[in-house]
Amino acid sequence: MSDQVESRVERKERTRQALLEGTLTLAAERGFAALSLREVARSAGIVPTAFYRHFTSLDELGTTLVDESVRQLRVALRDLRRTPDARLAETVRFVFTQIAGRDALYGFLIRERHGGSAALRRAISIEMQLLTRELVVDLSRLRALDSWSPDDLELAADLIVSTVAGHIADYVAALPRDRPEIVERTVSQVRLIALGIAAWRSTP
Amino acid sequence: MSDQVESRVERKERTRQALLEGTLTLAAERGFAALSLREVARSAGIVPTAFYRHFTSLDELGTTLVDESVRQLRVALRDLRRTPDARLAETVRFVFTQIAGRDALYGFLIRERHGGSAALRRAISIEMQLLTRELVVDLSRLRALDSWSPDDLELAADLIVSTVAGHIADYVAALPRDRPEIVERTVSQVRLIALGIAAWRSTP
DNA sequence: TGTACATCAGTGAACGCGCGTTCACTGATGTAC
DNA sequence: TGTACATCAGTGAACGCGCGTTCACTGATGTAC
Repeated sequence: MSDQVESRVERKERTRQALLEGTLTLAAERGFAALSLREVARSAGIVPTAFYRHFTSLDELGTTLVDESVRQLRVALRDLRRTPDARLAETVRFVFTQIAGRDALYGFLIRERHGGSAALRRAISIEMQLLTRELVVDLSRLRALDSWSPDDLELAADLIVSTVAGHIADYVAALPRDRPEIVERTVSQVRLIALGIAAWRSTP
Repeated sequence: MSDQVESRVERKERTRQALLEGTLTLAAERGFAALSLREVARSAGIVPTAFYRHFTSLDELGTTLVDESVRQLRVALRDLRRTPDARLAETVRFVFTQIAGRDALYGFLIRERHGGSAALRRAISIEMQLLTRELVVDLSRLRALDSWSPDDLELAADLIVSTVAGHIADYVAALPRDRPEIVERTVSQVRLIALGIAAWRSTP
């Protein structure tokens, strides 16, 4: 029982994580906007007033969740990019494996993208633009797209990101047995888009 | 002043519409889940208890809004289908003109698609499946796709519907001056998908 | 190592407020004769 | 047309409840000497 000694800082961090986790669980059922500070505190096993030791408001907790989930995804994608010859299908499948263990976090992101407070919506929209821009860079490295204009690249990247994002929404809401089908459907659709990209040059 | 005489039925209908409109306006700011029965009643100029003369609960009002918005869109698309040679670009532009005057209604639909109560989510998801199925029928009439399997048709229809739906979300949230750009971007992306569809046959 | 003091995560009482829902009601509109 | 009665959308008081936030507090952990 070496962990019986726990510093004050460690305890505080544990409560903080309990607040974040509890919020994700509760928000999965009814949406973040419908939550109260009191029930979030209750879910973490603390009294309402102790909430203020960790966040100044529920909204601050919400933006923390957005930051954290996006940061995680971006780090994961950066790792993927180190594998230089990753094909599109692999990339898509990889994204879903990243999501698999973190349903609640990514579900939160998808839901609050349109449904949440103005502050949350803005935060998420900015992050998704950054993500698209990174994909633009990736696409521009492909030899086949050498001669594309930045606008065209951005168009294609945007389509891919929003297609994958849309299926993530279905994925986190689906039963485990339906999930592989969603992944394969996404792969097929991205492949369809890739074919369109290849054919794009021949039209004005 | 011929409308100074107004029947009891007409009055009731007017209040009902005020409740629906008020809910759309309020939900646009903070999401449907965050609304209270009392503020919705207030927005329609009635006392809270009079709300129950029109709906048994806020959730019932919500599903009414879903039904109504989807019904409108479907009627509009059916009209479009009567124009036999409509091209994809025209269809997409038409969908946006339908949405233009009804921001709040379609915004509600997009937001509650993932964010709302379980009942609302289910209602919207069913409607979107129906919409996709109608598009499958449309696509199957195209000579170029004659030999496609039902699964492939469904895949393509699903991709188109979710792409357009995603941009509707941006459209209703955008300032009027940014809207034409969103429409053209959607048209381009659907065109990209169409090119992919055309190329699909040549791959296994 | 022991003592005296500081820090601070979490407590619990209290507040005023808006909530959903009940209930008996009002009074204008509608209907039967 | 006039009268007597029925309907029913909207009213207003009342209820118990959970809310966010304030405040003074407790007591274990951490630090200085």
